Amino acid sequence: MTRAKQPTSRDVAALAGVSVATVSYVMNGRTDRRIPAETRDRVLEAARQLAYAPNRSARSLRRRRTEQVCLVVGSIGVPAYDQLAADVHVRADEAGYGVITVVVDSPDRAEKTVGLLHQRIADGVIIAPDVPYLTENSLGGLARSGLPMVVMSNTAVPDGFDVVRAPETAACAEALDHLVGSGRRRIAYMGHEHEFSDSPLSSERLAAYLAALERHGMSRDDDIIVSGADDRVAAYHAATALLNAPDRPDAIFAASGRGAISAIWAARDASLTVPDDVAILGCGNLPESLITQPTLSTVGPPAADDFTEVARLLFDRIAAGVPSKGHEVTEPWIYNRRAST
Amino acid sequence: MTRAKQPTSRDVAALAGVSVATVSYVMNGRTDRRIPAETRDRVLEAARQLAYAPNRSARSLRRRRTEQVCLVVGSIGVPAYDQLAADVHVRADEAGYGVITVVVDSPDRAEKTVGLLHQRIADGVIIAPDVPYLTENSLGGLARSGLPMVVMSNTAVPDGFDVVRAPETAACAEALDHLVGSGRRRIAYMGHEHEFSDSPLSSERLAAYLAALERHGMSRDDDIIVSGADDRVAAYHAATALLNAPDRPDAIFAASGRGAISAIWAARDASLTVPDDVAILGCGNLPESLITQPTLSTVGPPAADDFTEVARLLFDRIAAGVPSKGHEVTEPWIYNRRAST
DNA sequence: GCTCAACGGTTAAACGTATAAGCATGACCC
DNA sequence: GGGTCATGCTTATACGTTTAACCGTTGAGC
Repeated sequence: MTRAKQPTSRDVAALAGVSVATVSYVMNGRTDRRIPAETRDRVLEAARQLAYAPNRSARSLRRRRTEQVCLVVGSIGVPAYDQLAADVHVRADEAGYGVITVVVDSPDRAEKTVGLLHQRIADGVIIAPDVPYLTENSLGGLARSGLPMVVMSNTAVPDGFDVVRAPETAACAEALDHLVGSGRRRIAYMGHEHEFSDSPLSSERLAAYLAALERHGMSRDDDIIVSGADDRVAAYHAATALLNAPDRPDAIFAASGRGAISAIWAARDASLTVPDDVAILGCGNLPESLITQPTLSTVGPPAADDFTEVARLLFDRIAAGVPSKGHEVTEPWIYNRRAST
Repeated sequence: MTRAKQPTSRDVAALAGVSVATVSYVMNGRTDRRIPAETRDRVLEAARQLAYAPNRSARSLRRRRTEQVCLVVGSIGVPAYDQLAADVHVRADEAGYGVITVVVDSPDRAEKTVGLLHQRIADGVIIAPDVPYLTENSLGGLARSGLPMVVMSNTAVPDGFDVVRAPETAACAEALDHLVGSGRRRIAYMGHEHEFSDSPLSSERLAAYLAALERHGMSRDDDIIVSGADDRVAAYHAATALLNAPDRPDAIFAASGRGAISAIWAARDASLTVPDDVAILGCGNLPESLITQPTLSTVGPPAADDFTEVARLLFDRIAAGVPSKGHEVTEPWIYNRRAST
C-alpha cells in the first residue's frame, strides 16, 4: 500500500474545466487579475472536493522563498531559550512563517546546521544568545551568501549580519557592586558548561564577575567558581556543595538561567536563610522571581517584549529583501534588576 | 542591492566540465553509479569553490519528500512539551530530519496548522498530548491523505493514525486513593485552562479526580477546583488563594505541569509545612522532584526515554512508506510515581 | 466600419534537482 | 573484424507551482 497521490493543481484545473494558471490565480486570491465570481467559485469548489492544497516544495522552488525561518538555540527547556522560542513563534505565525528549530549542542551539530542553512532551508535565521560551537567562519560564510541573519550576542561577532546586543557587563557589574556594597565578601559563581570552552559567542557574565572581583580587591578563588550548572539538578548539587563547604560563600551569582532557583532550593534544604545567610543573584527574567518573597534578584537579559522585537527585525529584513549586511546594532534589552540582598 | 544568486548544480557542472547529472550523482555519493575518483574530485572541488549546496526546495519537489517532520505542541516552556520536543529533536537529527514546531493554542492556529500539513510541509507529524482545538474532523482528513501521524493522547481519537497512549487514569486513581488512604479529606484540583473547554484531546486527569471523589464518597466542591494554572505565576496565585481560604484543603492535586512547584512555593510563603499541613501531588516528570526533599510526588506521564520511542515510531513509518493506518496502540509511558504524602 | 481597450482566460517558460534511458568509447572474445 | 559488454558519462524529462506574455472576443467610441 503506497502513499496516496496528492491532488495537484492540474487535477483541480481539469475538474473545474480551466487551466492550471487560473487555478493558481484563484488559489492565491490575486486581485490584480480579474476573475469572475462564477469561475472562481467553480475552481474553489473543485479544490474543496479534491481537498487540494498547493504543494509547498513546488511553491518554494518557484517563488524562491520557503516562508520558513530557522531558530538556532543551544538547548530546549531552559527559560531564556524558551521565552525566545515562544516569542519567535508568535511573530512568525503573524507573518505567515513557519519556524524550524535546531538545537546546536555539539560541534558537528553546528556544522550540520550551517550546511542546512546553505541549502536555503529557511528565508532567515535567528541565532539565540550563547549558542556554543558556532564558529565565526561558518557564520561569515552564511552572511556572505546573503541570508538575513540576526544573532543575539554580547561578544564580538564577525561582520555581515545584524546583531542584537544586551550590554550585560554593565548590569552585572552594577549588581555585583551592590552585593559588595551591602557587605558580601565571598561571592561564588555558578556558570554554564560552555563558558569554560572557547565558544566565540560565550557569555560575558564570567568576565564581569572576574572584573568585579578585581575592582574590589577580592582574590579569585576557583573553588567557588563552578560550571556544569546548566540543568536544575546539577545546579542544585553544585549549590549544595558550595553551601556546605567549610568556607561558605555569603553570596552566589548564578549566571545560568535556572541556577538561581536551584540555589534557593539548596539553601532551604541546608537550613540557610536567603538573603540573610546567603544572597542569591540570578540572571534572566525568571518567572519565579515574581512569586518568591523578595529574596531573589535577577539581572538582564531581555524582557519578553524585546524578544519579539528581535523577530520583527528579522522579518523586516526578509520583507525588504535586504541581506542584513548592515551590521546594525540595536539595544532593545532592558535590565530586569530588582533590589539586591 | 538584491540578494546574491545562490550557485546551482549547473554552475558547478560548468566549472567542473561535466553535466548536471554527474554533479547530482557525485553530491549524493551514489555508489550504484561508478564514478572515477578523478571526476569526483573535480566536481567536489568545484562545489567547494562555489560554496554550492543543493537547493532544498528543488530536492524536496523532485524527491517528493521534505525531510522534515512537524511537531505540534500546545505551548512552549512547559516541561512536558519541552521534554518531548527535546527528544524529538534528538531522534530527528539522527534520522537526518529537521523539525518544524508549531504551537497550537487557539482554534484558528489549529486550522492553519492542518492547512499547512496538507501542503506537505513535512513527511510526518507528531502531535503532543493534550493539544487543544484540534478537531477529529481535520485530523481525520490528514490521516486519509496518507500522512504518517503519531498522536499522543489518552482519550478517544478517530481511526487512521497511530496513537500512543498513557493510561493515566489508573495512575491518577491510584495516587488519589493513596492520598485519601493517608487521611486527606479535602483535596483540591488545579488544572489547565483548556480542560474546561471541550477539546477532544483534553486531559483525563480531571475525570480521574472526579471519579476518585465519588469513589470515596466525597462531595465535589467547585471552590477548590480551579483552572488557569498553566503558567507558574497564575498557579502560584491560585494555590495561594486555596491555602488562605477559611476551609483550607489538606491536599492539592496539581494536574498542570509546573503547578505543583508553584504550589510548594505558595505553601512555603503561607508558612505551611509540606506534606504535614498540605500534601502536594504533581503530574509529569518534573526535574524538581529530584531535588526537593521528599515532599513532592508526581504521577505519569512518560519518562524521557519513552518520548524518543514515539519519535522512533514515526520515523519507522516514514521510512517504510506506510501511511500509519494501523491505528496501532502502543503503551510506552511509565509511571513516575513516588511515595505520596 | 475601424480602432482600441478591457475582459477572461490560456500557453509556455521558468525554478533547481533527480534519475531513467541513451549513447559513445574502448576492451575483449571468438 | 563484427559482436558483446562494461564503463563513464550525457540527454531529456518530470516534480508542481508561479507568472510573464500572449490571444481571441466583445463592446464602446468616433
